[in-house]
Amino acid sequence: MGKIAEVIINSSARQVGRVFHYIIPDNMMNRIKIGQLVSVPFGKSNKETKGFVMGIIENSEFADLKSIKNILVEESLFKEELIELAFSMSSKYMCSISECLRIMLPPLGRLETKEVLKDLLKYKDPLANNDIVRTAAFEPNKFQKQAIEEITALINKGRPAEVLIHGVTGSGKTEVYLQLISRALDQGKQAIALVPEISLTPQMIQRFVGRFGQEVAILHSRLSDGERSNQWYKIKQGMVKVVVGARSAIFAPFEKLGLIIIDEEHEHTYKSEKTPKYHAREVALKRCEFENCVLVLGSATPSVETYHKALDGKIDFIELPERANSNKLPNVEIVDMRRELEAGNKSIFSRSLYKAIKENLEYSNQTILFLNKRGYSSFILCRNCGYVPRCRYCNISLTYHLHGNRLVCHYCGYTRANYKTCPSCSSEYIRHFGVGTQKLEEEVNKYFPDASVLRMDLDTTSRKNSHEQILKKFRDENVNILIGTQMIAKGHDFPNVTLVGVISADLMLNMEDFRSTEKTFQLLTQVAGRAGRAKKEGKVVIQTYEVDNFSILTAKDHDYVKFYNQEIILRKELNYPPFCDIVSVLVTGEDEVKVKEVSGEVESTIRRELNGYEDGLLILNAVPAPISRIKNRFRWRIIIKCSMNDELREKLNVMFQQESKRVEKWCNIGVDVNPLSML
DNA sequence: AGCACGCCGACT
DNA sequence: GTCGGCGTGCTC
Repeated sequence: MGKIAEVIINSSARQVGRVFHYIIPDNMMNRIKIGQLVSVPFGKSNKETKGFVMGIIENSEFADLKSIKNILVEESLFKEELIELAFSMSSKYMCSISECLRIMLPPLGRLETKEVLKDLLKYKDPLANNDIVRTAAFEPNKFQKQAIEEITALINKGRPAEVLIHGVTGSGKTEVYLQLISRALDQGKQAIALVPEISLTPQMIQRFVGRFGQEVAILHSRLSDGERSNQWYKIKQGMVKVVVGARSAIFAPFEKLGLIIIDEEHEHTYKSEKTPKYHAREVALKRCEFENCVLVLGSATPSVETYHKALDGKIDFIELPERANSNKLPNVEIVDMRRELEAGNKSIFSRSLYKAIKENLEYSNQTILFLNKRGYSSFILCRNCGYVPRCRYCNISLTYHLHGNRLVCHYCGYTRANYKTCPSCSSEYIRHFGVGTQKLEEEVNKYFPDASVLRMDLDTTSRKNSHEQILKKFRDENVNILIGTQMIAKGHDFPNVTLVGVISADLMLNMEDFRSTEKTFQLLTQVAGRAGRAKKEGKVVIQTYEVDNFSILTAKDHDYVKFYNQEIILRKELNYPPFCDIVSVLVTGEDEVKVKEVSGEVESTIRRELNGYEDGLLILNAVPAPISRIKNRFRWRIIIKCSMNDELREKLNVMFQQESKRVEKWCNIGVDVNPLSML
């Protein structure tokens, strides 16, 4: 009796997202390995299909088994811990196993054709033309030293562990990471460091490469497929020991992983927007469990969820309360914009900010102006009839862009010429309102005609490396003013910046999301951290209409703990995470009537299936999503608040599978477990 | 996702 | 009679 292989078919269809049994032919018996890519006959027509070998067993309860046709890649692509991780993700995020397996790999084609090996021999190394300057470790201060010793002890123990490092801006977290990685390498283990994509700057890369040289692989979103495959293979072969990368680097195929670091752990970029909608922090924790390694989370403004766990004693907690360079935190001033209007100041600069910029220009110090809104203005409005132009495919207002005098939808990219007269009432009094970065640039030029100005937002950074070029120019040429959206908020060190102006804190506060206060606090703290990084003292001016909001007040005092203590009360009262899990069920389709009808049916099914299930379960009515239409598809949503466990997860998985199948002709059902954005 | 099976309307 | 519409259900 020949042995039998458990195979996962390479298809995203939920229906086939389970193990299928195949006979291992005699001639393959001693070649078959767990984690291999094979081809198998599948379905009525025995179509040759790719599949992953997940296990090898003696017997099967199924009759009439078919045989494996071919081994496509001889080498195992997954070690067992990663297979285990894929299964757990598939269940947690309610998606197919093959989708979870595939995000762990570079494109399959290149692996099959062994392109990777050829590339390796050429050593197409993206770091090759960097002049590597090796740097030695710094002498840590007493807090850094304590953190390093404590966590090293955990690494040496070789048991799963999770640690939060809450370190104020400039407390030297990166140095702690670097020394911890060194310790892990000393133990013969490997390490993964995740950073938000936006912080994956040349400076950041230099620090890692400077310390670990050729032993580092860098994974970022701008790698080509070939480069990605190449890096993956180098990691797999043990040619590198450290990976620095964005979200998906969490799947780096190391043999003996000892340490995972997640810098800026509160960042929302760690949550994938695409299926599988995983959160790298949660996946990292699971991976640590399976591989007995240590997870280190670092942030100056930890997510409410993580800090709550730390206070509860569920994870280890280390504080770095001092700035490593002993610079003072900047002085923050809040300006009430209502008073400005009362005083007859209709410009977008408060008197205070204007004065501060003027002074900064006199002393040749640099200024950063932060505005979390790109484009020229927020929206267009007819003053005569109140008409607001909206996207014809998404139900959101169009944004005016100075370039080309066009209206642009920031969700789908739809663009059209600006209106000369109101399409509704033909009035000529159709004007733009609100301020975006483009308009801000214009105002800066008007009020400070002698200042040199740079703007950095999605519209000025679309070309490769434009990011770095703008920042380099700002630093090296001592440009007076940098205008930007949230992409300027983090990771950059500008010794000559002494003033940060937040043009409007209200934009962030008024998002339709229970996390908007948290996001506001984090962003304000981050931008404030850009002021006074070196010897010079910094100043921050925050303009707002909501001067009493606690996230603004606590950001002014750099007081995370005070912010947390107020926020956690609200979360508890309103039963939001970390006190519950949220499952967002999104029904989308082109036929509005059908979408509404189906979402009602799905809601009924959920209520019926979960009837009498547990206390604390709350199923909200199906309603149109805050953005009720995107790319011509209508969107309705059902929110389930619950306390997730294996039984409930299984029940929901089965239910969504059946419902998706039932309605697939008219609608798509998308599930997001613990979404970060409720739009 | 595919693909086959199967049960009703309009055609040489 | 039978060609082909797409609802339903299965894939080791």
